[in-house]
Amino acid sequence: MLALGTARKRTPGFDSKKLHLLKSAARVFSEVGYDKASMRRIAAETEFSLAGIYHYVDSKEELLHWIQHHTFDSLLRGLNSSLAGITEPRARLAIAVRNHVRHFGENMHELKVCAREVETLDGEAYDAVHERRRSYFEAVHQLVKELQPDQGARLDSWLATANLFGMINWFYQWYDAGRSRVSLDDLAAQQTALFLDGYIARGNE
Amino acid sequence: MLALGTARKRTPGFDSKKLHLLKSAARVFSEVGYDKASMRRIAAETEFSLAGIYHYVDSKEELLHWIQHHTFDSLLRGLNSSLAGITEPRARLAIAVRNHVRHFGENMHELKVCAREVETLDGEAYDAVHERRRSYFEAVHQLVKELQPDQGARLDSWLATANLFGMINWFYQWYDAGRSRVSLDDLAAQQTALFLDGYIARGNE
DNA sequence: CGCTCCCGAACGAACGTTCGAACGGAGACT
DNA sequence: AGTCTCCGTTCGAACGTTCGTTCGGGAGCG
Repeated sequence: MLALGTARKRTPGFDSKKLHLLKSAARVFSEVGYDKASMRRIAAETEFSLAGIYHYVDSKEELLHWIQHHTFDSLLRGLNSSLAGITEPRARLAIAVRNHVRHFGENMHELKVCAREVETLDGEAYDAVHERRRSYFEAVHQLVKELQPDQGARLDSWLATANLFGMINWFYQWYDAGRSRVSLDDLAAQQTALFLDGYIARGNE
Repeated sequence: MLALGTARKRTPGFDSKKLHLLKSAARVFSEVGYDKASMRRIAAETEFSLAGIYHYVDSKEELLHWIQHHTFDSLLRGLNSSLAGITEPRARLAIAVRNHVRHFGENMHELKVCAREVETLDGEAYDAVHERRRSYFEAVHQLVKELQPDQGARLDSWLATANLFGMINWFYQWYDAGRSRVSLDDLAAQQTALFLDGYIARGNE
């Protein structure tokens, strides 16, 4: 878990208030976008005043940075712990997809912010998030490579992984939590099947 | 083609100047995002002054609206004309993907803006673009359904189409025109193969 | 003159951030 | 126990900047 506070002394409740602030900020960012989201609006949707926010974070950028940083961290930790003990390559990939999709279900706003605002930060903040994003991508890429360790490359594994991420990241564009016919687990299963065996699957030629 | 002017009399060259303005605006929007892109910066990257822009468009929103409107229009017209005379379902889908990816290659900035700023407009402007986007999606969805007209639904055709769009839309996130190892046509071919037959394809069980 | 085209200068609004003052609980000292 | 003093916490008000847009007028041409 990320440390929220610094070395200074804090009143008990500081961390939970900061968390609430970050959750609210993620919701506002995901609803109207980072640039359109004003600190005044974030303040209005929390119990804080505008100036009060700056007791918990130094800047608006820090809000975004923390959200992205924590989200990729959590995705990667979830992946590693879900994979423990599973060895069959297809099953491992299925678990990775389900981990990602479930994570989306539980942290919809954060994932949306991560997907949409990848290029918003710059400098050190960007580098730090980029490194974590790369780690997560590389972990999934590894699973894809293990699917056909021997066979010559009919399809490029890096390209295939990028396209897999396209599938599982794009759906924040159309998925509406309350209104969907399919459950998130069903969705993950269909995406896994589509990636592994294609829409046609075996049968006709 | 979309009509650029109104009924009023225009100096010859009006349309080409407006087109240049819209192209430049698309580039700026795609580089820094719609909200961060200021009219002053768009002015600086064209031969216009800040106030001069408003001789060609009424507002910043109109710039975005026109870009999106025209892009979806062009995508759909390209698709229909490319499909003419082709009947084999797999070939038809391959053509759709190639049309989309090629279009991206030729109008990178516009496509990026369409993908990233789908929810930026609202009201009538949103509805108009949304309708065109829906038409384009439906056209591709139809091609997907034709792939297995008889067979019961192993995979939901709507979901599969949405995921296909995920693949082919997401790649603006990672594709770098100059630096890529694969050509756009190769990319389209791999994406088609991945969608139709999956990463594993037939061979092992 | 009339009309399209173009622009420097300015306007009001909204933005992220800062400042100084006030509040309130905890520990120290008498 | 009382009271004093820190210091974490809160916030109204303001600052300087940047934004999209407008205005009034000038240049060039028919």
